[in-house]
Amino acid sequence: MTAGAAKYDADMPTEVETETELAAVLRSKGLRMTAQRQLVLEAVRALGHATPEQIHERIRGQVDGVNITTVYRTLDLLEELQLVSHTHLSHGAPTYHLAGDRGHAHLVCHRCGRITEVEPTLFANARKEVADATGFIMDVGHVAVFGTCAECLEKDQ
Amino acid sequence: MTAGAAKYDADMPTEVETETELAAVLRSKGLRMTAQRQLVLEAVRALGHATPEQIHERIRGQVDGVNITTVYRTLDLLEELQLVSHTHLSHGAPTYHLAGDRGHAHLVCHRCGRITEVEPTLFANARKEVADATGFIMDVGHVAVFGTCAECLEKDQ
DNA sequence: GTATTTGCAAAAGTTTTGCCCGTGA
DNA sequence: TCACGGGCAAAACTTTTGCAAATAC
Repeated sequence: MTAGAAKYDADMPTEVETETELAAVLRSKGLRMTAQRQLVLEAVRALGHATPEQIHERIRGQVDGVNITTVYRTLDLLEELQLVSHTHLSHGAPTYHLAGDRGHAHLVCHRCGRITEVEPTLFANARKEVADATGFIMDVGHVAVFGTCAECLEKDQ
Repeated sequence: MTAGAAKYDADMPTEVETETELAAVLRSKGLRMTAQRQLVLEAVRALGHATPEQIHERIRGQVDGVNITTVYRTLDLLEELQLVSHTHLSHGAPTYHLAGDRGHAHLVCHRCGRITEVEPTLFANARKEVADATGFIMDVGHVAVFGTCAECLEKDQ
């Protein structure tokens, strides 16, 4: 683990960086770096967006004996540290993703359940209009838009 | 309740109309009109958007002995009949609202949890852009946008 | 060494299911 | 009449909590 090698490339939030960041953030709060915390963060990154259940599943395939309780607790912690955040997609199951990952809004098809990711720039206009109208600042990486996807629309006709 | 007085004001989807519609839709499927079904639909309309729990709570204040199980089953049925639909706002709790009620998108503040309703016209642009880009048709009455409300932003600074 | 974390088990909360009786058409 | 619906109780899940043992620092 080559920690401390971050230097000045602040414009490149890579995988290595996230791991280093985890250690740094934890240490700055007097918290401890553990294998479980690394595994959960790594799983969130690898899966893109996933439920606690799915995260647990993935980790179980890697090492043995990480409890689901720990996954829940760790996700809460990572969210508090603003390393991950969660969205409620589809059927009440919360899905977690990297907090820095502002790369997508979620389109959830209520017919087939498929999740499509789109560039948040599509919502730039709406974001501005909403801000002007209400002062509410949309977190575009945390949008769940429901509707019907192209394929289901076709099937429908 | 003066039902049956609907006459010809078809441009006025009022409370009376919904009740009539319920009876009609049920009958057309060979299903039965019951007090419970009326009560649940009425509660959904009255509350705007509410969880099964809240709906049950309201009904309990009106009549006695309507079971929470029945509320769940009836909401499922009403959704199938396309009289109501549900959204997942905030913390995994599904909230139900009238299906015809396309009058609002939901802004959910992840700090204070408050839900602000805004005109869907604010998303007209995004809707078009998303449709053009992906073919996905946004259900604007079923949007949950997460972010930070004006008050919490102020408090933050 | 010691405070933080984890695992385990049990609790708590929410939603679903099975079964039998009540009721609407 | 008699199939549909509702109430009740219990099951099935998901998420949280308490506590003792393990572990990072």
